[in-house]
Amino acid sequence: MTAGVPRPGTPARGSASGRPVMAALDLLGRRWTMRVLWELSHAPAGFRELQRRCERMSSSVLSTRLDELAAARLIALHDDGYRLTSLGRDLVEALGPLNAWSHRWAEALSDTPPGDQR
Amino acid sequence: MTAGVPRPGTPARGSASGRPVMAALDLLGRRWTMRVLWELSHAPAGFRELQRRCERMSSSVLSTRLDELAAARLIALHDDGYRLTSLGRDLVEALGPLNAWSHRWAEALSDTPPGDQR
DNA sequence: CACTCCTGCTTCGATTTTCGAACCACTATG
DNA sequence: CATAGTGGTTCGAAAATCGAAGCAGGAGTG
Repeated sequence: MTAGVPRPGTPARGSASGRPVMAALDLLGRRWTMRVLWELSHAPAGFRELQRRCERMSSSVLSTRLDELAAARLIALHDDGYRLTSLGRDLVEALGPLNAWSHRWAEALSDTPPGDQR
Repeated sequence: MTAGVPRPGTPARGSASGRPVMAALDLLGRRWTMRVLWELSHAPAGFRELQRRCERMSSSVLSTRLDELAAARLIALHDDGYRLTSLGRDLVEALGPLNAWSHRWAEALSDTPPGDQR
């Protein structure tokens, strides 16, 4: 069932427009997708190693995600395992500020404990 | 059911580490989450309007997502509807490069039809 | 007053996605 | 031969999502 891999120009889940950013949000909004990209950005990895790095995520979902990411041309399987393509590296780079943000977020939430509001 | 809202320091789905970026990937990796942030970044919106903007996404999930995003301090309900907090605006800004990337992605995929590689 | 229309949700059964242990096929090493 | 590693697939169970319907409240109209 290789149906419904998001691609720009293809209507995304929840967006009939086919706008590229909607396809991207659809693809990235699936469980484990960003995590897999994140892990591969640190080092290429084979199937089993990737699974171990992602706290032993379900192999069936990993298989599905790898198929989707490969279909989206973000990763490719080489001799030494899965690698980000140049398009994939580009995406991870675009996602880079997210890491910095997450630390600001952590700080903001710890400064003001869960309860009141700005 | 206020269980399992991702927060930095709290073990995320698929990451016991509690590292901020993992909590962020968990939160953002839930269906519709990024889309809701995306829509609210354009203009504040009430519940029903938000639902309409997101191709009539399921109201139950919208309700859940709004709770999660509010718990994460990324949005807050005002008189004129839901609004991004400063933390939320910061996140959307960090996600900004994603939009530019998605267009490069779209171009790359249309240049080279699904089949071969780099 | 009643009636209509909007709002922000909640409820709940149906559908889809994810989970995870088991399993298959293959290669290598002892 | 056994044992261990690889890249996966299979399939029943659990969890997440869907979506139509409903509820409560507020505003406007006649």
